Amino acid sequence: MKESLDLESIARKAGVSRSTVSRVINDSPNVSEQTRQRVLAIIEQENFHPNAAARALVKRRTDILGVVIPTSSNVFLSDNNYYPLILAGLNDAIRQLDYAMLMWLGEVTQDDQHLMRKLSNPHLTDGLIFVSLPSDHPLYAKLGRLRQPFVMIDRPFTDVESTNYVSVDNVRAAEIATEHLIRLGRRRIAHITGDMTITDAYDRLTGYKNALRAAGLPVDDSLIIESTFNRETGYYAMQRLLPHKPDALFAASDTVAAGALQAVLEAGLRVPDDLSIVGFDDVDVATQVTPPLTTVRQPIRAKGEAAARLLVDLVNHRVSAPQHVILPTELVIRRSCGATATTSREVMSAQ
Amino acid sequence: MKESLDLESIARKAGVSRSTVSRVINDSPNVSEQTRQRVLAIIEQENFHPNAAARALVKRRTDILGVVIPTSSNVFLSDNNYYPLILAGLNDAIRQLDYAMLMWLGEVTQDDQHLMRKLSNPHLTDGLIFVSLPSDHPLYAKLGRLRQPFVMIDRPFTDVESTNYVSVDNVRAAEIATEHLIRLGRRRIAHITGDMTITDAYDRLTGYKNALRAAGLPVDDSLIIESTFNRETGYYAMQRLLPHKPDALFAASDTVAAGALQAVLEAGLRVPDDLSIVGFDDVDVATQVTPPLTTVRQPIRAKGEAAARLLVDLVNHRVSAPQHVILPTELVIRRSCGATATTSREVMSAQ
DNA sequence: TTGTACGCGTTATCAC
DNA sequence: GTGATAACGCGTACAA
Repeated sequence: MKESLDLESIARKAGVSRSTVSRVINDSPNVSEQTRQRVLAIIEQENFHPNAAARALVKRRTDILGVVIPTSSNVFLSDNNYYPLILAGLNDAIRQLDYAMLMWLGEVTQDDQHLMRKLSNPHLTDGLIFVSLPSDHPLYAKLGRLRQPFVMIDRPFTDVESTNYVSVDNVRAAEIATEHLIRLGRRRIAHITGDMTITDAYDRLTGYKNALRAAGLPVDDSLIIESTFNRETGYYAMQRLLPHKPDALFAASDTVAAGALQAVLEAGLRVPDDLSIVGFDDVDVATQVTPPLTTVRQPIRAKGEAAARLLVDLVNHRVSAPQHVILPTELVIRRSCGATATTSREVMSAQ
Repeated sequence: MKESLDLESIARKAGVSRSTVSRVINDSPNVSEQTRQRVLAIIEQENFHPNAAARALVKRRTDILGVVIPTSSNVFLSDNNYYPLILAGLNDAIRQLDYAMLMWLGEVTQDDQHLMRKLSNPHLTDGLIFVSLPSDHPLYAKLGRLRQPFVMIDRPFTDVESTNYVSVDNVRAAEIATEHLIRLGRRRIAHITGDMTITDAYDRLTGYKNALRAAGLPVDDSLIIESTFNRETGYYAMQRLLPHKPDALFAASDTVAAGALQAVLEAGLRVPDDLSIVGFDDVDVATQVTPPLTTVRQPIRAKGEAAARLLVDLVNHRVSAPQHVILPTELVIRRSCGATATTSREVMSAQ
């Protein structure tokens, strides 16, 4: 590990001034081609890297975006590839826009003041992206004091209008999923929710109720069970649901649906004959279970990409806050709902 | 977004000098309790954050560790939670050690000089962690010129002795898995490898062959198929294997095993009656398939944690390179191999 | 215990 | 086209 070089030493070796080297590095047009080549050669030969800190100090930019995924490890690590997909989308866009990505994963407790300060340090990142920030999260209260622009993935609980966010129309998507079950003749449609501190879960429940009411069906509380977006809770939720004889299930996510499906099959019932199932997300698990799940596909990766692009636009004042981006969803018909293949696809696009 | 504050302005408001504020921030003991409290109050009130760039410039440290996962999105996103688990381990340790984590995800092509330079910029991160860096990766050649300490997760292909890495003893673990199948009376044991540009795959193949030879069994090339650590290729590999009538399979990962299992069942064979299966990793999918997989459990999350700790020790010169950390593995017996439950567990620990 | 002064490596604003 | 020079905000001797 040789001692690190600086512009000055490169300049000396190239027989020019520090400023010229700086110009070369920053692709300034005001450098003769000959000088440029000479300087570039030395930079390569010496394996020189400009000091990011010094640059950030004067430019007042780090070219780093912070990504906060405050989800408990359980959810992040479950058989659900929702978060990896979000991450991939964020990563692709961030890289393409020539930024770097600083990641803050896992739960942050109120007491962890140290981490909280670090995370919100406006000199470390140019902007922040929050993925599924629950309403009861300690960071939620701090949002107002944040000294840097931020974008949320998923609709926020409060200050909806004034906050930048990227999401899908969960209410409408859930309506469509539920309407689909109703149209198949189902009358006792159950719903297993996701984590209700996340708006996605809240909105899907709303959509489910809307659809029932619109069809003149009763909203039966014994057919609604709260869960937490994972397979295991989906399994147990369904076990509690079965005594109430549902003939269909709309699950808040595919993972939940997969758990529920297992419970149904273990109870000796047939899917879709005795009970139809519709999930949400269209992640891997949807096609890995038998029968494969009819589900609401949402563009997960695109949500990440859109959030990153929006944040960069905000950072560079190309757009002004607040901005709301709503991406389209699509009902994908597979075997778990019992619809014929000819109905193969119902498309919805919101916004 | 108010204009940002600096030490000076805080100092003025507190009626002290800039250095005193700096001392308070850095927990220097040479500050009277009274002054400290007054300064802290103002910092809180003004929502002041020290400028990370200025600090990094003078301390010559960013307190940021870089994590490079050059895996193609396919593998990162598959139903395999190997990478999320590694990530969680890294994240936990890095956070606990009070560093931040800069993530570089996905493939980096040779031509992407810009990204390559950024990634290896020693002023952006204090050290680097490479997760499963394939031998044919463009970064591999650059490792020697790197101006910052780095740790690899998984044994490197070359310069093994001089490189810092964290891994398990894949050779021995694969031997144990294969020996287990031999002990169960299997004689035509097939192997589906992982991506052979990753040493894990290479070493597991070696261990498989070792065990066969030690038992006096032939190494039959028609029973060995190369794959890429995912479900789909496992499925197709098994389809090609079946005509050769194997009576057992040792798969390089649980995901591969899950794909192979599906192919076996679809061919009308029974597992473990007609064919025993042993996987590797012990990730979620191992217990989600039927029958659940006998597999070599490796401490994935702990690998991440160990790598982060090692890197921090290297950065702070608490240990000197090269360092090799080998974590223990364990054969977990489930139903896919046909062993009785009483054999329930064979433990191995390497190093 | 507190304050002063210098340097960290870069970009930007001038001159030439 | 090129070179000098003043910030940028902080840590840290050193002095008081």
